[in-house]
Amino acid sequence: MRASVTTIEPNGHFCSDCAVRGFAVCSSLDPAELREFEHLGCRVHFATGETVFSEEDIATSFYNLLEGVMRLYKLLPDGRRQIVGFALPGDFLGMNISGRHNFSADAIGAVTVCQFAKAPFGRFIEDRPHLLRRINELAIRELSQARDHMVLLGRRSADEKVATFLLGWRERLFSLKGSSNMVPLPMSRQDIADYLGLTIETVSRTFTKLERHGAIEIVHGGIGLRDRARVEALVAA
Amino acid sequence: MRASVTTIEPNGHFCSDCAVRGFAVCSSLDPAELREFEHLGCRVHFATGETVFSEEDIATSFYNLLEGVMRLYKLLPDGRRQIVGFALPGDFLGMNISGRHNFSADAIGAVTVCQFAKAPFGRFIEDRPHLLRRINELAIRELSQARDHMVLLGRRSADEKVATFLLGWRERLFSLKGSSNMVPLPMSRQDIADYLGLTIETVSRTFTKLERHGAIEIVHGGIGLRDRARVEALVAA
DNA sequence: CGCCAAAATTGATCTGCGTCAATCGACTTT
DNA sequence: AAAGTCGATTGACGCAGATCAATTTTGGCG
Repeated sequence: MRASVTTIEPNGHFCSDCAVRGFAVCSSLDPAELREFEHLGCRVHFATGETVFSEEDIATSFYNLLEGVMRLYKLLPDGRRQIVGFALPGDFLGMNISGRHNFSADAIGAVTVCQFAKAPFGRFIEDRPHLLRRINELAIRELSQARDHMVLLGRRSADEKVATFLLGWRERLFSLKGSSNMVPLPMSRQDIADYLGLTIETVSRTFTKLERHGAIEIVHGGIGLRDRARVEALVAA
Repeated sequence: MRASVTTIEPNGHFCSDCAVRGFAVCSSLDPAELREFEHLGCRVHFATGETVFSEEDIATSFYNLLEGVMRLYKLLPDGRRQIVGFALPGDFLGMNISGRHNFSADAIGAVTVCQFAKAPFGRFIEDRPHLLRRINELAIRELSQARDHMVLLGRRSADEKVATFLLGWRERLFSLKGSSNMVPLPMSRQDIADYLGLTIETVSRTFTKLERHGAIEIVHGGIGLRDRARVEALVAA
């Protein structure tokens, strides 16, 4: 195992050359504001599998994901898990109204976040409505995604779920790394199952089936799209 | 059939004695603002089953539900329907980022909304960050509910779904009309099924089963809770 | 390289819920 | 009150996906 545990970088970074500068919350800030903003956040690293925050924890911070992928999930008392989303660089986490997080967040692979203490961040927003508007925009976009996912969970078959997930994930990665027929899947089969409301066995079998039909190719760490039309047909259905 | 179709009231109402004044978006406005706000909205009535707006429609208005219940839903191309929520008085509808609604909304029973044209409403918000903050708060609350619902759809059994729905719906009505062991269900069994990701038959059978076990009593237009502990046990499970 | 643990795949079987179909009951209309 | 309509309930049966149980593959490490 790598020796790395959660580490907090001793400062010394600049928002202006941040990788997510263009599309994260902070995209709404002008250069002057950015310089002030810089002092509010602090880069924190998390190793594979570490939990960034847990459901029901008092929410003391907001997080701007800079690098890596996170799984966002809720647990039922008996251990059943529903993954409510995967976070990618640029995603903003920690909004809530109850003062507590309403889901947990783990690192899938190594992760870097820009962490903001709640109070100073709140004060910074106070007189910057454009930042608030940006946050609102992100919340509304997430809400729309959440509703799409409800349709998937409630009304789609296993085949459709897996196909929809593959193309949706590809689409999200597209805006970050550009398009490709290779869809990297950093999360485990169990994660995919818990995202789609299926079991790990069904996910595995569905991938195998799609591969047998020539629609995809299962490669290490991801999926190759061989016949996108066929996968898209499942999504449209 | 009642002769009523969509009717637009010829003005003449006051925000100050609006039924949802205390808890809707407008709760963040002071009396002076309210008087200005009054001119932006316009009461519109919808009869049972009428569609207030449709998914993919250009969103030209926001809506503040004043009276009645609405179903909010998405359709798959082949007609499968997922109800993503029910709206009650005080709920604010129409937020979006794409410029289009991302779900459809029908009246369940007679409905009155306070309708705001997008542009003037947007201008009104512009220099009133507290209103924006209120809208953000509502969006975040909805997001949290959406995530809870994902858990239900993806990971719960039919019994748990129905029990969770009953108590959740009761809880929502509680803040409007106070608590009672009678839970009115203005929506059809089909609506409930489409909300829970089940079929109408399974919903019906589950109600019957709960009634046989003495947990509930099926009455016309609703459900009576006879053994709440038993229903709560299903939710906790 | 070989050993071990964890993840993924595959197979066999089971079951919860869907599907199909009939009946019932509550309203509306005449 | 009879007839027709629509929603809800009930029953019989089937199947998609869960469960249980082995393997197989992969990755880390001495």
